[in-house]
Amino acid sequence: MILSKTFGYAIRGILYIALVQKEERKVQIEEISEKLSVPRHFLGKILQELVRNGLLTSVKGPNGGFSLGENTLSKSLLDVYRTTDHIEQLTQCELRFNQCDKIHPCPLHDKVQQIREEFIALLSKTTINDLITGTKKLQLHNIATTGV
Amino acid sequence: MILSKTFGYAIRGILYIALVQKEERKVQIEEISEKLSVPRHFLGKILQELVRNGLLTSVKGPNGGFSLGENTLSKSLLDVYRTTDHIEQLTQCELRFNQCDKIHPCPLHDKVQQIREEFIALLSKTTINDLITGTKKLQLHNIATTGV
DNA sequence: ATAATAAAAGACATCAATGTCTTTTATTAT
DNA sequence: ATAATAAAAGACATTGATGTCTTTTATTAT
Repeated sequence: MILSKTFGYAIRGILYIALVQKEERKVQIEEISEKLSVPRHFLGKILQELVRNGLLTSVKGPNGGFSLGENTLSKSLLDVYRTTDHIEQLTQCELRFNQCDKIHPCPLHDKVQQIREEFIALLSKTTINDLITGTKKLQLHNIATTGV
Repeated sequence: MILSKTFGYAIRGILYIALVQKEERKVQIEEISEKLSVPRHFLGKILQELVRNGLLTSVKGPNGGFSLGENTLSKSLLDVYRTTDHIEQLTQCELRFNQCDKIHPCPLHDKVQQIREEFIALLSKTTINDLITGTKKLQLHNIATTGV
């Protein structure tokens, strides 16, 4: 797997909020973590980061919780990746050669680079909304955790 | 990065042995780890595993060390991957959805699957020898570690 | 103002990948 | 046979990702 567990939690958290947020209600971390079987406090920190990065909104206190707006739906998976992972990791030499770039490529560089660019392009052009309105309608039960 | 540090060490270890083994001499772990700046005992364990999996030969005692034959040169990167990593990880759902396969795909499944297959094909069809006899001649100094 | 509620924050725990150190085993040269 | 050498093996350490628990802060309803 290329993407971290943290990233997976972030995406599923966002999707959960988006899916249940038909009415303008806020969703609490307790509910999200239970429904998705994601560790509550760990998820809490991930959502905090998403709030800091403007992907979610949160309100403390009674009737508080997390919510998201239209702008979040148009964010890309790469935007999420930037808050959960280290973006440089997407572009480092797979063989970890000392020097590996276009001028001094490792023997795998060109081939890997092409695949890498496809993957980054996928993350970059796929939005949260794309995940929701994909070919098959996304259901709540689909976004439960796999435990891996 | 998709590939583990362990995998990178394994590849560079194999390449080092292949490159200096013009004459039939055996190469010692001490020399390999120093020249590649790879932790000695950690590399030792990795090479041990490669020996167990038939990718290298080792001899204990004076004048002992590691060596490899023609058969190793024709092994694929996927063969190396199998000794250093968990092969299932190459095919697990990137979003870690509960259920994600051809019948019940996560919203990213098809696109990811395609890229995944390209990557596995690359590992599968690239041999050790391909790395050595690539477009640019592989030099010893190229395979030092990057420290990442 | 006070109490209740929910996120934020911080300290600590666990686990897998990575790394180090010491002891054991096999081989070779004398 | 003995000593020297080098890999193998095993125990332990470190680190980053992941996970848990407790305390703090902000908000709301009363």
